[in-house]
Amino acid sequence: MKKQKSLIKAILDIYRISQAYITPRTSKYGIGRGQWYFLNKLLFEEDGISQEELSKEMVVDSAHTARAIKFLEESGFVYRKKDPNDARKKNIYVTDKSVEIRDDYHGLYKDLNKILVKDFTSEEIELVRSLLYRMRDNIKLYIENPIQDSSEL
Amino acid sequence: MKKQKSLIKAILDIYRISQAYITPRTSKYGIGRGQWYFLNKLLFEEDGISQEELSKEMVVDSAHTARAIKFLEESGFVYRKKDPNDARKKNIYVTDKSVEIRDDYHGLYKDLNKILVKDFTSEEIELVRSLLYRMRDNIKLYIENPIQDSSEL
DNA sequence: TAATATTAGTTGACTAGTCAACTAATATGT
DNA sequence: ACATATTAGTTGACTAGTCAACTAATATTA
Repeated sequence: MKKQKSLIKAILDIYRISQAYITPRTSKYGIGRGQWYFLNKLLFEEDGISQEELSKEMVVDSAHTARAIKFLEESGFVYRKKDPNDARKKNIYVTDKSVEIRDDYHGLYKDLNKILVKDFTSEEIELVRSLLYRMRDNIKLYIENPIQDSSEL
Repeated sequence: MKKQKSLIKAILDIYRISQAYITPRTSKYGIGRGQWYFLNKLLFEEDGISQEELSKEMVVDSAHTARAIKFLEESGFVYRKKDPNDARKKNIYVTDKSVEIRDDYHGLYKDLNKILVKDFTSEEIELVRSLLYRMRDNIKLYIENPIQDSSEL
């Protein structure tokens, strides 16, 4: 019996419980738990990027991105425009409808964040953020470079 | 445009990339990405618990647990036994087939863990573990006590 | 230029996970 | 005891997400 609680277990739990937090709060806009993070990315980080770039950023399969963006387009939250320099690419932009809910949407993330780091000092918040992104980069790098094997660990 | 990278984004990414790491490694046993964490729990933390307890521990819907355990049972990794004190409950136990793969299975998690915390000091590892479990407890408590509202944040 | 390889996106088939409705068993309150 | 409420588990219908096969466009190389 292993006593040490695993890091991946905590990640799994936070992921699922956070989904349960977010889903009812975005569903009032008709946005499901498979779409909210795309709109979040487009609203608060960058829009005008292609589906392929979006898939890489969100670390999801491009098939899922295609369907999620199609849904968001049909619901009027985003529109797609062919890239003038590359006819394969479809760049995605947020619509006025999305901009209208931006503040409310942003509040949702701030609230979730506050719940997650309840009773954390500001040092602890910055620490966990930096450690989490290091973990993310570590596993991402590993997956993208399958040359490595476990003997190198 | 928000510049501060969100905690939940890191969690989402680590979750998905870790799934991509684990899935091909458990599929050699015929175990899919929806089942490995149940077997992990049963092998290394506790077996003999009911599906309901398992669902709560894993923070997944009991319907998913029912199907995942049914699959693991049909594949010979676990068996279910009616609780002698409560005919509603079905307690789940690992089989010899599971015990046989235990070490290999454990190595998989140790390897994933090592990848995640590559270049971390042992202090950083313990720190992120403790901060993650505090985050988990915070969001879990919030979800389980819907009395609270965002004004209390 | 033509042949080939790579990239962006879509679709179909599949697994993962949720939600709601249900059955059966237990607990509770009278 | 009986009526009611709660708990454990199952099933059906649905959404989320992956993988493989495909089309079309671009890049590469001869």
